[in-house]
Amino acid sequence: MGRGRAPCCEKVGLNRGSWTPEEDIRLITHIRKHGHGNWRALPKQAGLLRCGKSCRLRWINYLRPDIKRGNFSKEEENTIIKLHGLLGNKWAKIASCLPGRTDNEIKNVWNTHLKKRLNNNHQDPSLSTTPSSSSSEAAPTLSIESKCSAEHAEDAESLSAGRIEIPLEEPNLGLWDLLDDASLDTIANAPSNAELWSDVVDITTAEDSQWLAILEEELGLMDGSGGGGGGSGGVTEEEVGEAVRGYVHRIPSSPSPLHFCSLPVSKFAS
DNA sequence: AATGGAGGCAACCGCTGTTTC
DNA sequence: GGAAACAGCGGTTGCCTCCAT
Repeated sequence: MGRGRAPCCEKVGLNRGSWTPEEDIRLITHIRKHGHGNWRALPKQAGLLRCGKSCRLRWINYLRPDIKRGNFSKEEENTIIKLHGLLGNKWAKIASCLPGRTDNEIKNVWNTHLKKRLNNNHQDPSLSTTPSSSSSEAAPTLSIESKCSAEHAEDAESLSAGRIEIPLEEPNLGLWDLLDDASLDTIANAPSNAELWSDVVDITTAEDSQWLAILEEELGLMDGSGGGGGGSGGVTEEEVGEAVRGYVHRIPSSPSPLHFCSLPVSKFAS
């Protein structure tokens, strides 16, 4: 509260703006290997000229393996509308009820699509669950804890009228919490968590390690102590490029289950 | 085909809440 | 108990793409 905080990082000499594919891969590789215990220290450890905040944001909103890309379904949009009616602009809370969606993404969708739609359809009672339909920014009247409890969800007419399916047993433990608290290895070793992910494809561990090796070599991440990595013997330049390109589309979160994560291919065009 | 405007999205900024010393 | 450090959240902005003219 009002304690003048030191800036999260030295702002001089740090990259800003859009992330490059190389930065993305550095970040992914580092988190994959070491997790993200300390965001502040991560950029230095990963060799990134970014502040920890920026790395965290990039990972949370874009690079995380369980991100669900693509358009929001009708059900997801309805869920957002209804939850926003209850929670207000608590994007993180809303996001915790929509596995695979980020608070930033939901916020963007709300501001660009749903708010307008609600304005247009404000007469439609099925979409106006907010107690203050005239001002969507009004503070909610229910407590956060109660909003995500099964008890209140069942009681709330606005929710029961819809088809919101939210894991309610542990309102404060969402998918995000799982990911934040557990190391990637822990996640990888928890088969049940894999069920949370959709659009999962399998590749072999050999492939997994192969492209990782390629990436490391490509980016000069090999420190030598790792045994010099399988080297690119027999791997053509084209194949390396394809591996790097493919990596971003199927970011491995574990040795077995992989999740699609779409990074604009155009970024690799150059 | 070129240009301007609108919309969408990724990223940054500043504040708050929590944890640690 | 207080201060500092850190992570997280929400608001805002700027850039890029698409579409209409």
